Amino acid sequence: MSWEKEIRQLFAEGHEKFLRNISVDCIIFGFHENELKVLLLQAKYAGSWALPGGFILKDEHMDDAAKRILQERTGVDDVYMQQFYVFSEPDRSNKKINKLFLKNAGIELEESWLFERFITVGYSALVDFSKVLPVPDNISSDCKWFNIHDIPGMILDHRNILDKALENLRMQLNYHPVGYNLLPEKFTMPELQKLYETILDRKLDRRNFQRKIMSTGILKRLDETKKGVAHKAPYYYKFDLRKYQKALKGGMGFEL
Amino acid sequence: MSWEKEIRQLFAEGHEKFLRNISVDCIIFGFHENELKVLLLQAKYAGSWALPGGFILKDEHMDDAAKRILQERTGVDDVYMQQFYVFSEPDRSNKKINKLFLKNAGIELEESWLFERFITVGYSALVDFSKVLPVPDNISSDCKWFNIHDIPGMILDHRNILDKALENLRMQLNYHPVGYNLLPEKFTMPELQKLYETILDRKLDRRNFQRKIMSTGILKRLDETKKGVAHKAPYYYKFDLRKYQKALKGGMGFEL
DNA sequence: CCAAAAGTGTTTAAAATACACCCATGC
DNA sequence: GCATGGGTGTATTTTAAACACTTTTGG
Repeated sequence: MSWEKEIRQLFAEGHEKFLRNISVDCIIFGFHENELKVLLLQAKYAGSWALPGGFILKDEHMDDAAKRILQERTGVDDVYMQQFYVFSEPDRSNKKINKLFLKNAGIELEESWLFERFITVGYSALVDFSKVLPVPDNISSDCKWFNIHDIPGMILDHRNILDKALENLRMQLNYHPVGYNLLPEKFTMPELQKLYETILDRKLDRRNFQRKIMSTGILKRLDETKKGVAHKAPYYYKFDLRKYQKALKGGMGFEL
Repeated sequence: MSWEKEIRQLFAEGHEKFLRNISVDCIIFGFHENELKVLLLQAKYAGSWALPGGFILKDEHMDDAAKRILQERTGVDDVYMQQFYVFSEPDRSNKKINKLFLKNAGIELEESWLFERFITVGYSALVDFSKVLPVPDNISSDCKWFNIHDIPGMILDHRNILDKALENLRMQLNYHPVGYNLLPEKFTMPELQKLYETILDRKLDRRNFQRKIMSTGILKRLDETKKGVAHKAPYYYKFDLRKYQKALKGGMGFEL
């Protein structure tokens, strides 16, 4: 199907396929070169950026919708993802942006379910940066990572949603283990610490960090050390997946 | 307007007034005679019980919808209320219940937006039991308090929603002060402790509790003591509203 | 004056924090 | 061999938990 036809169908008949007035937006966090990143889409014609989002199929669990969106934008599957807040300002509507979009796309439509107000549920995900191949959706011209400290202008309240996701991530850090989806399979303790420091945006004590993390039991140290590195070679670690999953559910209650 | 006419209008034309596919359910907690209570509605004709819920006006913030519902069911205004989770099972639909309801009400309708699937946002509220006058809505036959340990059969996934609200309340207890909306203006320390014990469902040490609470600074002790009581008379306390509000926002991070 | 509940304080254990020392490696 | 980053251990402080004693009041 041609792009124009797809878009026309989405705008004209999407409400037969999706739930109305409700959407899902994903904050996809990644970690690369010691920096926390977020995956954003550039709205076609408009130029400003947006969170990867989408709609819920009439017979689909909202969690599955979020996972589907993540999968479509990144190719990544089966990661830790959770809703963190619902955004419901009465003026949350893409009417203007979508009308401009249709005009530029050469599509004429007077009415569309997409001109209505939407309530959106924010989902946050942590993904392995190296496994992601960013793919724009069909209303976007680009899809790429942004450093968390260098976020471009965003549509609607998306900046607000992003900030809330980050705040939530920092809170969660005390109760849930983090890293399994953000780091490669093998990693060193300094790398894990950098991740925590990046998310929390402050320095942590190297020795206390190691003790705290190891006391949770979610890590296993390998006999292998990192090669070809200046100074003393750090050990590699990997997550003990059983205990990691257990800690994800039950919480592990530690503070940093 | 007659009841039948109101109902017919809600079912036939409600979608012009409210957002579709999305609803709000309120878990209204109260505290009375040392027991934690929840306010429930009895679905007309069906007999089983339901959380007070409703829909979001097309131009209304979701938080305001929740407050409006609370106000309508209890007469209570201006209390602490917050969303805690979104429930989105694909089979969340009142189709059967609503069809039966219409049939019993003697109203004929083949189609209605209320037969569709709904995603619902759970809101929890803490209210002053003594100020509440429970009022059923127009699809319910009764509205009353239930002890948290004695919950009747509930429709759909409402029991699940209630459980999640309770879990959430217990979690929040460590970060947010509780009691301002649940207790009368003046109260004694043992009363406040009972409230905490009831919510957490376990005993707390009297002395450590007092120290911990007082260290947060959200309470002010009055010179007055409780009169006409056997044994030593306890002091009255009241909340320092400024510090209470501050702690509500900033969190106060204490464990019990 | 005694039982029962409330106020205040101390003692002990655990946990968070700060800090010191040694080890390995590339330059 | 020395600067740098990494591994391991210990002292200190802070906080939580357990426990004891005194005070007040009604019967």
